[in-house]
Amino acid sequence: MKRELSIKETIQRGANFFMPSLSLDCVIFGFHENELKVLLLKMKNADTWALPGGFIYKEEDIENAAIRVLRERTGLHDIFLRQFHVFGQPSRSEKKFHSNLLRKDGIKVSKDNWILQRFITVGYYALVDFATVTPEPDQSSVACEWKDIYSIQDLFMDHKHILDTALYTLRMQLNYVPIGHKLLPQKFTMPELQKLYETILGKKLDRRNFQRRILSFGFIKRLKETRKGGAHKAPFLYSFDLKKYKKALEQGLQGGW
Amino acid sequence: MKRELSIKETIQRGANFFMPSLSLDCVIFGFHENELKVLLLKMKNADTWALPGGFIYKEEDIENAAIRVLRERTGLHDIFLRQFHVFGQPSRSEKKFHSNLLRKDGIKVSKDNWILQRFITVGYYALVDFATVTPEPDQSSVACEWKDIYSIQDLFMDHKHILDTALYTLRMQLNYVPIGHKLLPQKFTMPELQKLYETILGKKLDRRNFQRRILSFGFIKRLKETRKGGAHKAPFLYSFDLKKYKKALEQGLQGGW
DNA sequence: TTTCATTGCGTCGTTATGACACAATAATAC
DNA sequence: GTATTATTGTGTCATAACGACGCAATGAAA
Repeated sequence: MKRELSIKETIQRGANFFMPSLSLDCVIFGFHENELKVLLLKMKNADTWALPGGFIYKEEDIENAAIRVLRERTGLHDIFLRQFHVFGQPSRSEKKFHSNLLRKDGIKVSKDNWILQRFITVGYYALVDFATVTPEPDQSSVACEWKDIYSIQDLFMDHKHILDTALYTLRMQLNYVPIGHKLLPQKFTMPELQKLYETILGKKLDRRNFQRRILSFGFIKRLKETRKGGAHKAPFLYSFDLKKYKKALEQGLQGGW
Repeated sequence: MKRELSIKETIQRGANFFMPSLSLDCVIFGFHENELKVLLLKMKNADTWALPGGFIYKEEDIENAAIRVLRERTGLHDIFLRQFHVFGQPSRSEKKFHSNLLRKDGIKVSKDNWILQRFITVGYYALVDFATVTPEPDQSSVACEWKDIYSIQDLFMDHKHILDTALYTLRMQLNYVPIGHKLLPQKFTMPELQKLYETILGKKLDRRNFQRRILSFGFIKRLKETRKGGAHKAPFLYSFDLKKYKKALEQGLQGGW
């Protein structure tokens, strides 16, 4: 396992060990307090937030590079992730952007430095259990925080577009991807699961019909415990029957939402 | 518009105007005689077939590069295409492959030539009207032909894997993508449309229930003509109401298949 | 002990779905 | 020119799924 490189090292010698013109960005989804959240980095010397990203070593599988970035930002080793799109418009790489940021950081970059090339970026989205994540900024950022999906206005470069595309993809793949198991803790309540679906879909669902339908799939089992402490009636806890869940997702859950 | 380059030019000077380490491959779907087909190239000096592909100019949008490749292979200018995956395993670029092929073609390549780098390839799938396509081989191939999806065993490098991924993606996006309008001629019969769905899904559907459901969406209108010439009762012709079709696809067609 | 929002469990009418029957039709065989 | 045959157009029927809603049970707070 390689240690994280300093910015200076990356700028000066990156061309030697990174793939040229290629980067990746991660949209890391989490679910907390009934909100769908994304892990963002606050950039040094700029009033902008950005998606966690990185470069790919010359002999590294892109997927592994994504796993590496995910590990560095969240501390997690076993993460569900899916590549969802490549962003390849020439206009997305504005040289001014980077050289200005780096100058503010006291780093001089020559005009032909590899970091100022045109970059293609591969987008990955990840589904993680909010509670187990320890957000960790990288070398070029001063903070790493969860942000509510619906509160995000602008991001660095084309990252807002990347985020929107990730969300669109997630919606389209809803019936093929283990959102419930990956975004919720082991034990969860029915209202929590429903809220998760509602925030991803961006619309309200009927409480009773949702429960009937989700249970009819047969991969969710009710436990004998309830979640006490809420302000009202204690809801039952549920958990996934992972074998059945996986099998159902392979075919795709039947029906729309 | 740039003319197609010769192989020699590409090898010798490609590094000057192409993005390094980046290529694209196209899975071009067509529908003919009740079979879902893909456009393949038979490679020079090798008993293999490959997907049409190409490189990306340094200032070119990847999407445009895909459009360019599609135009060169099919003669079509207005094509529906979707980027579906990036293939980035280091093992997919085997140097032997290319240098052997090129040697057989009488072209010598030095060990550090850019064409022997590791390559990442962006996969696009396209939906085209079979009847309007004029298959055209490229510089490195001797033939360009339609092949039945279900008859394809092996392909060049990892192209079979790319093809399988495209097909999987198409299935998953079935309710969001205008397969009918793009793969069929303007006027088509109900059995033709049904066969299209059946071959993509890889399973049989009930004739009468299919018709009821597809018509209930409301974006297919029956014409007053029938398709004569078949061995039996002449079926009605239908065509799409494109406005309604587009609108329905934006939401995703409701229900599964 | 009462209040109140939430949860668990149901009902009811409508719509969608899967399985199937039967008549109409166009080319072909006789 | 008539019969044959495979295919298409239309409809039925029982069942399952779906959307909208009612109401009692619960647990914390008033």
